[in-house]
Amino acid sequence: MPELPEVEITLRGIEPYILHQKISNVIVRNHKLRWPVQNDINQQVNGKNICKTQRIGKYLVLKVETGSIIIHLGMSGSLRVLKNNTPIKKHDHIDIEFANNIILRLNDPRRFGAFLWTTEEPEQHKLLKNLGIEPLSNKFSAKNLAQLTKKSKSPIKTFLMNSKNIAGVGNIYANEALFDSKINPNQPTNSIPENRLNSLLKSIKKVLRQSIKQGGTTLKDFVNSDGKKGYFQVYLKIYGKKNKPCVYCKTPIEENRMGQRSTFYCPNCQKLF
DNA sequence: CGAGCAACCTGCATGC
DNA sequence: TGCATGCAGGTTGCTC
Repeated sequence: MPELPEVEITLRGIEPYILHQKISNVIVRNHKLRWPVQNDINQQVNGKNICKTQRIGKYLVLKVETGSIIIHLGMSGSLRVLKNNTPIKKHDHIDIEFANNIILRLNDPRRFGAFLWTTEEPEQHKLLKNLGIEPLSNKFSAKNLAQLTKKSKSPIKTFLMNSKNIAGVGNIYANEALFDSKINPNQPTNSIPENRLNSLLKSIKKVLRQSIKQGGTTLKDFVNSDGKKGYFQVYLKIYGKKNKPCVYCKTPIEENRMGQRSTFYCPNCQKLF
C-alpha cells in the first residue's frame, strides 16, 4: 500500500496523540514481520517519552531519548490510534500503549512491514542511510533531478521507484506522475531533456500533494489513524485503468509489466521519443 | 558495478 | 462448490 502520501497521512494522524506521551508498554503478538521484532523492545522503550516523530521516505520514526522505533508499513500495514482495551482483530500484531490510555496499533495482513529498534541516528540506520531525495523537499529541484538522471540508463519508471534515487514514490504515484507529464514509463532516464524533467518534477510533487490532501489512496487495506479510508483512488487517472479511455484523448489505456509491477500508460499521450 | 527476479505473506478475484 | 492460479500501495538480497 503505503507510499509516501499514505505514510505522511499516518504520521499526521498519530502525532497529536503520541508526541510527548510516555510509553507504558509494548505488546508484540506476532514478531514475524519483514524482520523479527526485537524481543526486548518493551524493555528498551518502556517509561520513555516520544520526543520526536518523523517520516523519512516511506519509513516512520518514533524517537525517544535513548533511540528510535522505525516502522515501515510494507504493502498492507496500517497504524491506528485507539483507546486501550479495544478488542483485537486479525493481524493486529503490535500495540504501543501510552500512559494517556491510548494505544498505537499496527495491523499488517501480509507482514511485509517492519518494526525496528535502533540506538543509531535513524538516518544512519542500514535501511535508511541509502535513501534518495525526499520528493516534497526543496532538495528535489530541477537542478538535482537533472544531475541525478544523467547517470541512469534505466527506464524512467524504474528510476522513479528506486528509493536510492527518490524516497517514497511507489507504483501508483510513478504511474500517475508519468502520465501527468506525458512521459512513457520505458523512456530511458538519461534521454529525457531538461524541459521534460522539469515537467516530471512538477507532476511528482503535484500528485503526491494532491493525494495527501485527499487522505491518500486506499485500494484495499489502507486506513488512516482514525480507521478512515483515503479518497485519492477516485482521482487516479491511469493506475488500474487498463482498457479505459484516456481522460485526454480517449485512446484505450494499456498495461504491461515492468520489473514485477503493473504499468499503465496511454499509448497516444505517452509516446517514446 | 547494474539488471532481473525470487522471495517474504495473506487475501481476493477469476476461471475451470 | 472447490481448487488452482495469479495478482496486490514494497524491498531485500540473491544470481548473472
